[in-house]
Amino acid sequence: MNDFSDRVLSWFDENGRKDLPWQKPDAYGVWVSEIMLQQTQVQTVIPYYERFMQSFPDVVALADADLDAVLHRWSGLGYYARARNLHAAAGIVRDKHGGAFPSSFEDVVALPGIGRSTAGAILSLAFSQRHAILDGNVKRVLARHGVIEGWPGKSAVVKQLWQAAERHTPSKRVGAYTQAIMDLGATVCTRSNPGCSACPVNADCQALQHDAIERYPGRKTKQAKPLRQTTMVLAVSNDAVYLERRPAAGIWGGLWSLPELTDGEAGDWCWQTLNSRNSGIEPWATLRHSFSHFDLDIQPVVVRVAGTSRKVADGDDSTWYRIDDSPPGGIAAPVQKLLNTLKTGGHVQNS
DNA sequence: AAACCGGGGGC
DNA sequence: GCCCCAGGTTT
Repeated sequence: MNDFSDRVLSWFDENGRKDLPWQKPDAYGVWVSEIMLQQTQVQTVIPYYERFMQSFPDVVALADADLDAVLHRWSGLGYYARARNLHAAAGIVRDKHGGAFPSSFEDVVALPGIGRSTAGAILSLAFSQRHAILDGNVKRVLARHGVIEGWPGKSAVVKQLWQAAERHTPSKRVGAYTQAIMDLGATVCTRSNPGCSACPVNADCQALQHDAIERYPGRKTKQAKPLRQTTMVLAVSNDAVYLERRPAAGIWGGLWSLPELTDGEAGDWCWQTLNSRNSGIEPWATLRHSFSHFDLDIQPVVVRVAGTSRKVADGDDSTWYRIDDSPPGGIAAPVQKLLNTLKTGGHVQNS
């Protein structure tokens, strides 16, 4: 029986893609592509990658660019935190590594946005150093082949997967192997309807032998989502609503939102925050918003602000937003919904 | 609608 | 070191 990596490499020589734009011994290009591929499929990434590399042909060009220009080039790929990390890391490479992408594992994994797997991918692909990788595709291949039980989010499970990854990683042709094992997971050992008959390691795939492919990798045991509650104030003065910018970190980071009331009541809030009396308080029906980890019940309360208190707001972090104007920035979906309701005047009142 | 995704960060 | 988070896409 051939070694695992030999079979994967032979399969790759026959079936793998070897002419992708980032498949060159250029660490910078490999890095950019790996970050893009963390979140997006190959076909989508290619045009973004080409444009990105034209705008920022090397790591110093990226470091010297304005973050806005980088985000603009990233626009459409989503997960903008990764573009911010890419830009920050480029600055570190320029300032701390003399503009040359580092080639030691410790230096690479220390860069923002690069963890163990991405560092392994870059170093094996660009520098032919023997490092294992463990992205979602590889996790699936290894969990099935070795019947590694449990959900890969659990540290005990991911530890076993890393051990298998290290064990299978060859010393020769390690860059080709990295590409090969990712391709295998992406095109053959797929989440649903895997092509086991075409798989180079089907002969000793434990899950296949037990006819239990669909059991691996293990799923997260889903638990009831917690329910949280908040009150959002729609402070209305003439045709404007008071908005606040949320802190950069956390939910809806940096987006504009309505002020939230954790305790106390809306009339006091109006007096304390806006130095204004109110001429009416009107609760609306609760609005439920679902996140991946919890549900949020929003209790909207409209507060009619008596007189004008415009001088209180209108800074970087708060503003009176005239509801017919274009918004001051990004607005979280449920907040937008409430603003639309306010604009059209229709709503269901609470009893 | 639910599963999935690598790294960051809080504890 | 463990667990959860954000903010998306794929199924």
